[in-house]
Amino acid sequence: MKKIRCRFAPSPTGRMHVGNLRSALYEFLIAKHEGGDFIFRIEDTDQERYVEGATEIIYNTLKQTGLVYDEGPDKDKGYGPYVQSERVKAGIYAKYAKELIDKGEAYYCFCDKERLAALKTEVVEGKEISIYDKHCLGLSKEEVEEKLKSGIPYVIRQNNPRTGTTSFHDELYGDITVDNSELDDMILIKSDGYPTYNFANVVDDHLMEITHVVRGNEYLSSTPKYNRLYEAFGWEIPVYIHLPLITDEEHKKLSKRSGHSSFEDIVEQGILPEAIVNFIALLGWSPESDREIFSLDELIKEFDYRRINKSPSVFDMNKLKWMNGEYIKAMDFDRFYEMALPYIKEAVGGKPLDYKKLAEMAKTRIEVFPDIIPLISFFDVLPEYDTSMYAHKKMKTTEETSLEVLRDILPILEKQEDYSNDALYQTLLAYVAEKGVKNGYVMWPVRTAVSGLQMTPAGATEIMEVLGKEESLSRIKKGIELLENK
RNA sequence: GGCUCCAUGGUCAAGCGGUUAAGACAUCGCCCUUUCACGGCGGUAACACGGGUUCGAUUCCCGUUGGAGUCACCA
Repeated sequence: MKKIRCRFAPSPTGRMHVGNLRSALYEFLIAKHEGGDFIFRIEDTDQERYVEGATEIIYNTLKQTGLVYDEGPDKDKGYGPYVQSERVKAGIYAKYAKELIDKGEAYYCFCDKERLAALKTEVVEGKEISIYDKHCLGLSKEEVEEKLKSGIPYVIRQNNPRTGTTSFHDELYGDITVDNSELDDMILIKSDGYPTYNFANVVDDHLMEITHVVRGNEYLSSTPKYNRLYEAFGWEIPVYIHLPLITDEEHKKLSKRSGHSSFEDIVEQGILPEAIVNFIALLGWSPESDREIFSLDELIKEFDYRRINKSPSVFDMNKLKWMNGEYIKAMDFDRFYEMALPYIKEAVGGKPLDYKKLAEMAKTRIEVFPDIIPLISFFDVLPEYDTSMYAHKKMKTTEETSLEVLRDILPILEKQEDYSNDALYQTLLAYVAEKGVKNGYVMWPVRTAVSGLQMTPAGATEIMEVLGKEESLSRIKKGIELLENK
C-alpha cells in the first residue's frame, strides 16, 4: 500500500484559527496513525491578505502543539519549494494553466470589473450572486492573441460544462453529486499572475503526491470543480476527507468575535497547548473507549479517521477549561510553579510571601492560570467585608459567638511564637477542646477574619502561616473591631 | 434564493435493527473537609416530526421541519 501523505496548507493571514488547527491536527494524526508523512505547505497566493509575521505564527503554533512536519519550507524532501509564492516564480502554475488551455479545459478571460458586475443577478442576504457567462470562451484564437499582445489584463478560467453532473467520493460523507450547471467557470490564474487557491491547491497536491486531502467542510461544495481539474489533467484523484465545522455557541462558523477563535486567543486565556490539542481532537472525533485525556502520542495510536463525526460541533470553552484544569492538576509541580509565578506575583502585588505555598494552594483549585489572581489576592490586601459573613448556619456561628471566639483567641495567638500551620492548628484545636465545641465554630470566624472572604484556597491556620504573626493578629483585631462596632 | 451537507440531553458524544439509550462538561443534591476546591456517590436531562420497510426501528428509505455551509481575481 502506498504511504499516506497529508498536507497542512494554511495561508498566512494572521492568527491560527482553531478550525485550521484542527485540520492540521487531523491531517497529522491520519498520516502518523498509518506511519505516513505530514507535509507543511504555505499558501500565500493572496498578496492583499498577506499579514506580516503570520508565517512565524504558524511555525510557532505547530511547534507549541507538537505537530512536527516531515516536509516543509525548511525541510525539502524533493517536492519543494513548499511556499506557493516561490512556486509562482518557478512558473509552475503558469505551465499547468497553459496545458489546460491547450486542452480546451480553460480559457483566457478579458472581462473587466464593470462587465462582471453587470452579470450579478441576485442579491441574497447582502451577497451578490453571479455566474460567469462564458463570454470570453467565444473569442477566436486571433482575438485572444491580439488582446494578449496589447497587454489587456486577463485571468484564466476553468471551462466547465453546463450540462450533466459531476460526482466525487468523500470518505466520511459518501458520494456527492452536483449538477454541472452549479459549476462556475472559476478563476485559475488571477490578473496579477498568481493562482487562486482552487488551482494552486490541486496542482500542488498532485505534484507533492498528497494521498489524502483533509480539509474543512466548507470546501465540500467546490470539490466537484477540483475533481474536474484532476480529470482534465488525467491525474489520480486523492482520497477526500472533509471535516465537520466547528461552530460558536450560536452554531455559526467560529469567528473572531467569539473571543476564542484562534489558538493564540486561547493560550492568552491561560490554556495549555496540550489541553487545546486534546480538546480539539475530541471535537468531531471520538475514540473507541470513553477515555478523554490523551497525549499527542496516544492520539496517534488511537486515531481512526473513520470515527470522525459528520455533524458540526460547538466549541465549548467551558469544557476546555475543565480539561485544562485536569492538565494543571496532573502537571509536574515545578513546571506549574514556573508558569504560575507571574500570576502569583501579580495577585499579591509582589509582596514577599511564600510563593511556593501559594502555588500549592492554587494548583487544585484553578482551571486557567488567571484564576490564580482573584483566588489569592486577599493575601495582599484584606478585602472589605460585611460582618454578616461571620454567621454560618452549619458552623453554628453567629456574629456574637464569633466575637467571643476572636476575643478569646487573640491573647493566645499573641503569645504564640510558632506560626507554622501545624502549631497554629494544634493551638486552635486545644481551644476547641477546652470549649467543647465543633472545629468549625472556631475555625470559621478565624478564617473569616484573616481572609475577609466566604471561601479561600486554604484553611484558617494555613492562611495565618503565610500571612505571618503580625498581619494575622492585625486582621483578627480588625475583625473584633468590626464586630464590636456593627 | 439555488445547490450541498447535517439532525441522540444545554454542550461534546457512544450507538451502526432487539440496549434499563453509555460516558464527559455544565447543572442539582449528598458525603469528605479547617471555608472553598479536589475527590467520592447520586439526581434532573436526549433519539425533531410524519410516513414507509421490518416480527421489531434512535439505527434503513422517503418527505417535512430545523440548522449549517457555499454561491469572490479569499483561502
